[in-house]
Formats: sequence, structure tokens, C-alpha cells
Amino acid sequence: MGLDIRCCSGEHTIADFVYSISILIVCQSLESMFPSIYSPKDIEREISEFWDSHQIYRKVKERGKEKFFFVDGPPYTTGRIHLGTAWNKVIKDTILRYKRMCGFKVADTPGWDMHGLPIEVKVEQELGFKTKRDIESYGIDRFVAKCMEYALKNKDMMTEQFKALGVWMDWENPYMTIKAEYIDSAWWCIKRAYEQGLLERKLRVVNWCPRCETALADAEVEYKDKTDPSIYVKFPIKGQEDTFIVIWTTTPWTLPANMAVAVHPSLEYAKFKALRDGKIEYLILAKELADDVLRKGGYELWEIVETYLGEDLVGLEYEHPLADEVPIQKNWRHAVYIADFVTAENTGCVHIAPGHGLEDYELGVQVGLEVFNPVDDRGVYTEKAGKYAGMHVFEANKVIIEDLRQKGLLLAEETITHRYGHCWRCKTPIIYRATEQWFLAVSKLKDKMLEEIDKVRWVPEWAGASRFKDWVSNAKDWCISRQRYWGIPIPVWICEKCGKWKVVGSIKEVPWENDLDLHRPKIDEVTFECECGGTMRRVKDVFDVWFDSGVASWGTLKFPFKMSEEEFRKIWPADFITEGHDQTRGWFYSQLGASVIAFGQAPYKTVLMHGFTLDEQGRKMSKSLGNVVEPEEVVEKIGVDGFRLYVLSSALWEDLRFSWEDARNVLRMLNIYWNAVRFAYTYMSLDKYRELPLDEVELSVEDRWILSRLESFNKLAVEAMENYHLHKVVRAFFDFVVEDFSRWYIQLIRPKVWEEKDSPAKLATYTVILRIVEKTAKIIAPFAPFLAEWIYQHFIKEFKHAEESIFFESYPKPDESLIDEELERAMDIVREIFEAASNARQKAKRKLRWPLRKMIVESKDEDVKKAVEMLEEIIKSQCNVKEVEVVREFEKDVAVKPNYKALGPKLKGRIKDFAKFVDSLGKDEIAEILTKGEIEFDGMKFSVDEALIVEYKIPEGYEYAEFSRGMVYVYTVLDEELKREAFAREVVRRIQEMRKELDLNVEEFIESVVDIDPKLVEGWEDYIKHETRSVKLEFGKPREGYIKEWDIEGMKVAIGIKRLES
RNA sequence: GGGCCCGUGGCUCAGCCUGGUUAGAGCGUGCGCCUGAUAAGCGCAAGGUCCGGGGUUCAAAUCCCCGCGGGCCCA
Repeated sequence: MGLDIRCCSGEHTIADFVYSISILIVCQSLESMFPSIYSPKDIEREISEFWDSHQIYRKVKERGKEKFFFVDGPPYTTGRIHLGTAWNKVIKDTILRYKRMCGFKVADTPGWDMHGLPIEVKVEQELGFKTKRDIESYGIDRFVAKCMEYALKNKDMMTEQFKALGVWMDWENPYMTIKAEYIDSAWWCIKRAYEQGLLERKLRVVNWCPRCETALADAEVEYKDKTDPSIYVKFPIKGQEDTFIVIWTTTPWTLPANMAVAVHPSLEYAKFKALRDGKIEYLILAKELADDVLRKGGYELWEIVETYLGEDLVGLEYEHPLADEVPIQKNWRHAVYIADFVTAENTGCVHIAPGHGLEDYELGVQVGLEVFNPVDDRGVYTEKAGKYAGMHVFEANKVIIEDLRQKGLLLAEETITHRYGHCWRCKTPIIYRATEQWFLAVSKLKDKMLEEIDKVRWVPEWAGASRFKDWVSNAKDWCISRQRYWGIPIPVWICEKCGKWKVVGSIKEVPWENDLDLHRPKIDEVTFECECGGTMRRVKDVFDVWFDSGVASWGTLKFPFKMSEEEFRKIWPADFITEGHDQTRGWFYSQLGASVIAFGQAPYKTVLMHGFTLDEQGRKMSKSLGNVVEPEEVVEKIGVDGFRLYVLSSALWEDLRFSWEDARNVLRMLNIYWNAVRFAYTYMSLDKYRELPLDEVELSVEDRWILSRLESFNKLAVEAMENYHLHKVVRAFFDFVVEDFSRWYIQLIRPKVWEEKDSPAKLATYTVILRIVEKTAKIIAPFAPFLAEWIYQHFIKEFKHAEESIFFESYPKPDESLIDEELERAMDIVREIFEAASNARQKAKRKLRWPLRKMIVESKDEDVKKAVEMLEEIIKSQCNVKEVEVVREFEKDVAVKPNYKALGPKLKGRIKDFAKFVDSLGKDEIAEILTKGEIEFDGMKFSVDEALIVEYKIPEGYEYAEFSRGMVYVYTVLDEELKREAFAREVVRRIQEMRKELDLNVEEFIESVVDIDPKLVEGWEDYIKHETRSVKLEFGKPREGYIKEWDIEGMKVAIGIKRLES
């Protein structure tokens, strides 16, 4: 745009010339001061160097006052960071930068989760190991050293990746779960558990990974589809010929350990007489399920012989189906018991193996069954399993099925695909095994934990109130022991002689020399002497790695090793943590559990739960799908700031579907911001502007408007930040910058920047722009730190006194006195009117370059009237019309016709007279009828709707378009005067184009020859000369210089321009 | 089977908590405009059963219930 402007007639003055020269000089240095193209890479490099060389991070850290205790959820040190990890840290960094700008002294210690099975598995793979025996023969000490090396190497690599994302954390001093002081924090917590009787060692059925040969916590079990046998087995009833109770199982390998059958007390069971292959059998199972099962079993006929409730079956004894193969089974009595967990599914009779099932175990304890577990750590049957000894359980399935078939006890065999637990790291299907393990008795703390959840602020609210509570209510005791090597050693020593425990609560109680040698196997050498004279040896287990991170909220503070309780209490609990929704059962939980044990309260005050990163189709990113997007790839294309803004632009708690298109769009918007700031920079630096107080300049209406918008944006940003709604800030930022600042304000003020140097209007504009740039940069600084800092260094510092870094500044507070809602509304209306006018012009094929005589806004809304009055000049210039008028009702030609269809049947023959009457009505009469809504004819009254068809016709020469509160009518007829102006502009436009094609500098003068009738642009010659920097303008055939033939509105026009040698 | 979240134009999402004229953006598409931010920028248009069905209400994308589809977590 930039329409009706600078048509100041007159010759080029000396001042003009000087101005041109200075533009030239500015243009040359401009590119180095403020490049024309936004290049994230260059900016990031420059700013990184600046931050490093000026030690900005350290200085910012020192400035904080009031504490803000943030705890970093420690990423696990395997491999490189992925999109999700990057997103996570960017969220954290943005919040921390914001809090620092709010004056807080922020705890920004990053954490590293460095122990555990995942690393062991990776190292095993590197070394080509398959079993624990490989590790033991290699040497635990060497294996642990490898794990440490692996973890440290990855930590360093990931640190560099995080730094590259502009994440300001204390990378020199992270907390690491492998460090002595951290292990101290964990041991201290276990001691606290022990003192409260919450540390238990018990025989329990646990999730067991036969490959890793260790117990797994519920949180370490991953459910996915697995195909298993699904078999129906007949257990022979003792003392009753050909009578069986029928059970169903998907784990035939647990049958050698069967100890009982469970039925539901109130479910109906029946004994069926069934015929198969000419043989009669009696089968007991749930009545309602029998038909289905018997059909599967291939029975030809069956009938009910007897029915009973489950409770009636109690005590019914049966023979173990594999008693011959597993002789030890002959020592025990097998019978039917009742259990509430039995459901009316399959046969209604549940095979119970207390050594291999959670509920089985509980039932076993209750009724006094043997907990028989003939399976070793590797998932291989022991000698106790008789015939099956030495066989892996999963391989045993088919052997057992075959044995049952041979014995005639297999009723039916199918396969089933169901969700089955797998080891979270090595993906091996887990088994359930009864083993001795160490537990934290979380079940005793559940109520307290639920109570604490309520005291925490959850963002979004349902993260805690619904999702987390659900998990915690279902939580069982936490199995914290692992039969592995790379982990925090469990600090329990047991006397070999009397069995007494010693729980060590501090690393000071054991001898150690450097902070890393508390690991196995060294710690295993430490012994204590028991009161009884016996030797106390450490249990061999290490902690579940989730327990490591569970103590992070004090581990990060090095409490209690290096911090006093008094000091600790001033800081703890954490003000803020944030992680992905997978951490509901992970870190949110492990921390809550550990903390309730240690302190009886939640370790965090606010928890922000964020989503997962998915690919463009909404699938999880995974290597096997080949859809992984690396953060570096994105950064390469759109820069760190672009990346950060992109991942922060949608609601954090929802999954982020990565989209290249959207990511690139962020870059495009940043580019608009860049260009807008650069535009301002060009003229402000040319004019050597220095900051003026806002109240010393004469603000125009558009200045007041943009200031109001700016403060409204500021207000929204602060509110959103306080609610952790980061995406709202990003959206509002782009909205303000693109819509209000670039697309509208800059267009409006463009003419002003050409005014003479000390023009008050221009100074006001500069003052406003400086404020806009400063505030927007500060508001977005936590999100896009590089760009914000760059603008601060290159723009803000140029025009006002500033700090060393933008991060020394405080986050801007809105000045609500500058918010003028009425003006904002008025401008909204004006922008709508402008859009409608553009629309109408397009319909009438009147391009914006062509001035139009007048425009009428029709609306009954007082606000519209006020808006147009208030902002008339803006409408006129933007819409390129000479005159604008608001009316309540635009005078349209109204034509009315009789509604024959409706009135015909009523008036019958007199309808013709009515038609005549209607025809005879004058303009005023029609108007009156329409206002009244009634028409009187021959003593009868009809409503207008019924009697008339009303047609409106807008007057000749007008084109219209709708907006939300009315209509805009544009008078599109061009009179001679307008045509001359329009034509002049067409000519100017062509000459400018030619200047560009010749690559002329903006200040260079030319001579122009235009082959048109001079009358076409009469009165506009000087305008053309001025606009095109033509010293001479002639009409006629061009003969020299650059000549080009144009088509202007269907007319062939030759134009020639010649560069003037200076 | 249970818990939570999501389901709005071709695509990505606002709006829903606190019900109220015509459901908004951006991208993409088509047409055009602008030209001293210019290897940029801008406008207009087409395009929607707001997942489906019930209910509450004068009024439902919005609140309630029942389904369907997707995701995560659990059993």
C-alpha cells in the first residue's frame, strides 16, 4: 500500500538530495548492521559467542533474589536426545528463563539418570553377552566400569545437544545418580523407610524378566500383543470315574506348579454328562459357559446332571494332571477353593499356581497352599519340575500340551492374541515368579499419597485429579530390588548367623575413597560384625532405577550429605517440575512415594504434564517405523528459536504431531517479525533516533491503538505465563506481530517515515516502535532467546541505554492505563471495513491503486459510526477513497411487486386492481409501507411479507460487500480527474519496475520518456517525477536508454528511462 | 473390562471450563493486489452434518447421557 502519499509537488530540493545520499550510506552499512535476510544460524552463532565471552549465563544467575526451586526430571543416558526430550528441556528452559526475568533465583541443576537395566542391556549388547553368567565370568567390576563409561559418554553427548538448543542450565554441576552424594540421598531415604517399618523383605510374585534375570517393577512392564496357546484342561476328580473339573489357561508352563482350582462362590456351576467319540465323560464347569467350551472340545451331546453354586464345590479334590511328570506334586493335596476374583469367563474355574500368579499367591497365602516355584532365574525348570527340568518355560508349553493330549486331559486347544507384559528394555515376555524381594510398603501410604496429590497444582488439572490418582489408587507395594549389577546398591547388611538386619542410612557409615566406588562389586566386600558375633553381608541386590530418580528432589540438593536440614527445609519441596504423561507412573509416582516415605508430603508444588511427540500421521516415533525426526534436523531448517517456538505453539499437554509445514510456517512468521523490525531500524538509525519518553511525543490515533494492543498482548502473556499456558503466549505473539504490527500498523505509518527528520509524528512513531520492539522481544525472550537477544543488542541498544543482556531485564509488566478497549474495537471495525472495501473493489475490478471517489458504510450500529469518525483518515488512505460516509440506511432503489401466489387465492378477481395499485405507488409511499410493514388496499390490511415481493437494487455505479455489522458500498465510477491520478500511478509503477530491472540504487536520478497523450496524466507530472526520481519527464516515443513496452489497461505504452551519470 | 485425553473445512489446530448474532486462524488451493520491508509482503474466494445418537435449555461445537473412532496408561 502506501497510497496517497508523498505526492508533494515541487522540484527536488537540496535537502532531498542530501537525504538520498544518506540513504545510500545507510543502505551500505545497513546490510552489515541488520541483514536483510533473517538467518537463524548466523544469529545463533553470534549470540552464543556473545553469551560465552561475556559470561551472561553466570551473571544472570547471580542476579536472582527469591528462590525458585525447580527439579529437573533426569533424562536417561542412553543415546542421543530425541524430539520429545528436546521439547521437554525447551519447556523447562522457557519457564526458567521467565522466572529469572521475574527476579527469581532459579535452581537449574540438570539431572542425569545413569543407572539401571537399560544401560546394562546396551553394554551387554556391545560385549555380545546373552546371560548374567557372561557378565559374571567377564567380571562384575569390569562390567560396571563399562556401564559407567557408557553413561558418562552419553551424558556428555546429550549435554552438548541440550546446550545447542539454548538451554540454560548449570551444565557444569549436574546431579548424577551415580555420584556418592546422590547415593547418600537414596540410602538415607531407605533408612527412613526402615525406621517406619515400610521396608519389607518378602516372598512375592513379581514380574520377572527371564533374560535380564531380575525382578521388574510394574512401571517397567510394557504391554503389547503376544500370541499364546489357549487351552482347556480336564483335572480328574478324585474317586469319581471319568469326572473332571475344567480349567482354562494361556500359560501351560505354569501347570506343573498348579496347586488348586478357584471358583466364584456365587456363580452357578454344573456337572455335564457329555459324549465324545462314543465315550461318556462328566465335566464340571460354569453352567452358562459350558456350551461354548464343550463345542470347542468337539463333544457331540451334553446334558446337565447336577448344578451347584461355586461355594458348594469347595473341598472337592482332584488329581494333579501332571503328577506322573512332576512327581513332587504327589505330596500335596489338590482341591477347589472359592475366590472373588474369579469371573464368568472361559470355564469359570481358575487354575491356581501360587508360585506364578499374583492373585494365585494371595489366595495361596490365605488358604495355606504351598508356594511352589520350580522355575529358576533364567526361566528354566529346576529339578523339582521332574520331567521338565532343564527346559525353558516357553519351550515347555508345547511339550506340556502334548503330554496332556496323550493323557486324554486336553479338552481343547486354540491360540489367542492378547496384551501381555514384556520387559521394558529387552522386550522379552515376562513371567511371574514367587521370589524373595525388597519392597516399599506403598500400600500403607496410599491414603496419604492421594491426600498429597490434592495439594499439588496440576497443569492441566486432570493430570493429577484423574489420571495420577487412578494410578496411585491401584498401586501395589513397590518392588525396589533388582538382581543386577549397575545400580545403587541396596544398603542392607544381614547377619549370616542370626539374620539380623543393618540398614545403612549414610555413605559415611561405609569406607569409601572416591565418589564413584560405592558400586558393586566393591561395596559387596564391606562387612560388619553383628552383635551376635556373626558377619553381616550386604544383600546382593541393587535398587530399581526408578527409585534413584525418586529421590531427585533432595538428591539434587545433595541433602543430607552436603546440606543441613534447616537449609533444606527453606528450599524444599520443589516449586515446579514438568514431564511427559508417561511419567504418571514413572517419575511423578516414584518421587511421590519416596517423598511421602521420607517427609510425609509431596515433593513438588506444581506439576506440568506435557504430551508425546508423534509423527505427521499421529504415530509414535520409532526407529523401526523409520519416522523419527531428529531435533537437529529441525533446527537445521528453521533454527533453534524456530524449533522452540514451534514445539511451544500448541497446548503442551496434548501430543505434538510433528509437521514440517507448521514448523516452516513458524520460520515464516519470525521472518515477518524480522522484516518489520528491520524496516523500523532502517529509518530510525538513519534519523539517529534516541529514545524519548512516551508522554513527550504527540501520539496519533494509530499510535495509541497499537500501544493499546501491545499492552493487551503483554497482559495476556503475563497471565498465560503464570498459568504455564506457554502456547498462548506464542500464539498471541505471532498474532500481535504479524496482524497488528506488521500488517496494519507499519502500513499505516509508512508515509510518516519519509517525512523530514524532526517531524513530531515521525518521532512519535519511532517512540512507539521502540517500545513495541522492546516489549515484544522481552516477552518472547524466554521462548526465542537468540533472536530476542540479537534484537536487544542490535536494535534496542542502538536507540536507548540498555543492559548488557536482555536477560538482565525484567519481564515486562502491562501498563493497563494505555489499554483503550474502545479504540481497539473501533480499529477492528475499520479493518473489517477495509476488508469489505477490498472485496467490493475486487468484484468491481477496481484495483487498490486506483483512487475512488467515495465509499458508504451502512450500519445501524453506533460503534461503527464512532469508529469511522474516529479513524476516518485511516479508512480514506487505506481504502484509497476520497470520501467516506456512514449512514443508517443506504438509499437503495426499492421495487415492490404483488405476491400473486399468496394473494391471488384471497383477492381472486381483484388481484389485477391490486397489481395496478402497487404499480402506482410512489417512492415515499413504498418507504412508508415498508416501515409500517403493512399495506392497505380497498379497506383490507395485509402484511408486507404476505402481500408484496420486495426487491432492492443498489444504485448504479456502486458495488458492495458485507461485513459483520453492515455493508460497505463503494462508488466505482471513475471520473476524469480520478482517471488521471490512476493513470499517473500506473505509469509510476511501471517506471519503478524498470528501475528495479536496471538495478538502480534507490537514490539515483533518471530521465523518463513516456509514449502517451500527456492529457492522460495532466496535473500529475510532478508527482510522477518525484516518485520516480525523474529529473526530466517527456511524452513521446522513447529513443534511448532502457525502453520497454507495457500494457496499461489494454493500452500499449512504451516507456524509456535513462540513468543520469552523476 | 477400567481410567484419562483427543475427535471442528484437504491438513494442523483455536473456540468448549463460564451455552447466546453469521464457528475462527494458519497451511494448502484458486483468483487478485502491492512494489522505497521487495528472492519479501498483502487481500479476496471456495471449502465445515463442529464423530454419531439421545437429553437439558428459549438457545448446544460448548453442559449431561449412550455409542463410535484414535492415543496413552492400567487390568
